[in-house]
Amino acid sequence: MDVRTFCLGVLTMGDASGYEIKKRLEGPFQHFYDASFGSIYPALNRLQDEGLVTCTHEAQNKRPDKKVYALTAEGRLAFIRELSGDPGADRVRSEFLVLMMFAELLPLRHVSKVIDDRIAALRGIVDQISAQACAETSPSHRFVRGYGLAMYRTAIDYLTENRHLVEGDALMAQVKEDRTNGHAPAVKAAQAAE
Amino acid sequence: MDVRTFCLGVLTMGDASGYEIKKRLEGPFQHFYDASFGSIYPALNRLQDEGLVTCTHEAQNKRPDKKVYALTAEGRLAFIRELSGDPGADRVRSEFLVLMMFAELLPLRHVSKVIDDRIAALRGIVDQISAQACAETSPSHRFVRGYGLAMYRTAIDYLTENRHLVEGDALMAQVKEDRTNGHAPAVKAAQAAE
DNA sequence: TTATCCATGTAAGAAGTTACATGATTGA
DNA sequence: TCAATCATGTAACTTCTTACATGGATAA
Repeated sequence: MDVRTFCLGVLTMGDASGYEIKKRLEGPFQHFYDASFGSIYPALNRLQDEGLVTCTHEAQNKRPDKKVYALTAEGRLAFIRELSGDPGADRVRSEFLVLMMFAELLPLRHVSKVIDDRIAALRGIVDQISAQACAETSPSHRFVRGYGLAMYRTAIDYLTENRHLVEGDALMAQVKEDRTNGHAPAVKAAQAAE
Repeated sequence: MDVRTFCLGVLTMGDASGYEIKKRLEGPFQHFYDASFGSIYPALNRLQDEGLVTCTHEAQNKRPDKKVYALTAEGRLAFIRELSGDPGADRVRSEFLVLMMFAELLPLRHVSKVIDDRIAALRGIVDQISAQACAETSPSHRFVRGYGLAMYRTAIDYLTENRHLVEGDALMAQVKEDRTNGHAPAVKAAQAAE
C-alpha cells in the first residue's frame, strides 16, 4: 500500500488538499501509517495525471492558495480494487524493541530512561485517542480506534510489569564491566569517540 | 535503524553468515524487523570495508562455501553507539488496518475473509512463539518474546470481540449498493476490469 | 522429477526521506 | 522578535525490494 493508494483512501472521506491529507495522517491514521510532504505532493500530481483525482484551485484570503483534490469515479474504483486483494503482512520496524533485545550491552540508566520515555509517549497517545470524539464516527473508525487503544494499553501494562527483566540484564552487564574496566563503561568511550 | 546496524546486532549474539542472519530474522525478530537477502549481503560487504566485521571463508562438504562474519571491537562499539541515542518511533504500516478503516466500501464476504485469515495468522504466530524454548534464553529475549505474545493475543481478542463493528459497516454498504445498482456491486466491476 | 534448501551475489528500479526554496500570517 | 502554522513544491539522496544468475544436494 503506497502513498498514492493511501491518498485515494483519504479522499474517499472527502475532498482535501495535500496539506490536509498530511494533517489527517497525524490523526486517526497515525498508528499504522505515515508519509511526508515529499511523498504526498508528487503522489497527488501523479494521481491527477492518471485521472484518478481532479484538482480545484482555491484562493484564500491571507493564506497561500490551496489545491483541493477530489476523487474521480475511476479513482474510487482503483482504490476499491486495491483493497480487494489480500492485505500484505504488516511492516513493523521497532528500534525500541531492538534496543530492548540488546539491553545487556547498555548501561541501566539508559535502558530505564528509554522505557520511561516509551511509557510516557504511549500514555500520551492513549490520552490523545481517548480525547477524540467518538460518537459521531462510523463503526469502522471506532473499530480501528479501539484497536489502537487496546494495543497501546497492552504495551503500557506489559512494559510496567516486565521492565525488571531487561533492567536486570542491563544492570548485570554494567556491574561486570565496572569490575573489569575499573571505571568507564564501553558506552562512555563510544560517546566520547563521536 | 538500518540493515547494517541490525546485522551488527545479530553478530553480537555470535558469528554468522548472511544466510544465517536472514534465517534468524524469521525467528524471534520477525515481529519487529525484516530484511531481504538483497539488503543483507551488500550490508555485510560494506561493514567489512569499514572494518566493523571480519570475514572467514568456510568450505563445507556438499554445500556451497560460507562466508562467516564476526564483529570487530570497532563494530561492537559502533553498534552500542547506535543504541545509545533515543530510539526513533516505531514505523508501522498496516494494510490490514487501512482495509478495516474503509470496510464500508467493500463487500461483507471479503471483509469477513480478511478478518478470518488475520485471526488464523495471528494464532499461528502465537503458537510458533509459544513453541520456542524459553528457559535457556536471556531475560531480555524473554521480555521481547513476551511483548510479542501479549500484543498478538490482544489483537486476536480484540478482533474476535469487535469484528461485528466493521462487518456491520460492510454489510450495510452492500445492501445500499444492491438497492441502487439492482445487481453487481462496484467491486465486481473493478475486478472484471483487471 | 520437481520443489526446496543451502549459499552468495548483482542490477534495476521503486519508494520514500530529508533538506531546501518560497512567503505571508499569527501567536507567544 | 521568534517560532509556528499554512501551503506547495523540487532535487538529491538513501534505502530497500524484486528479479535474476548460479549450482549442487536432498526430500517428497
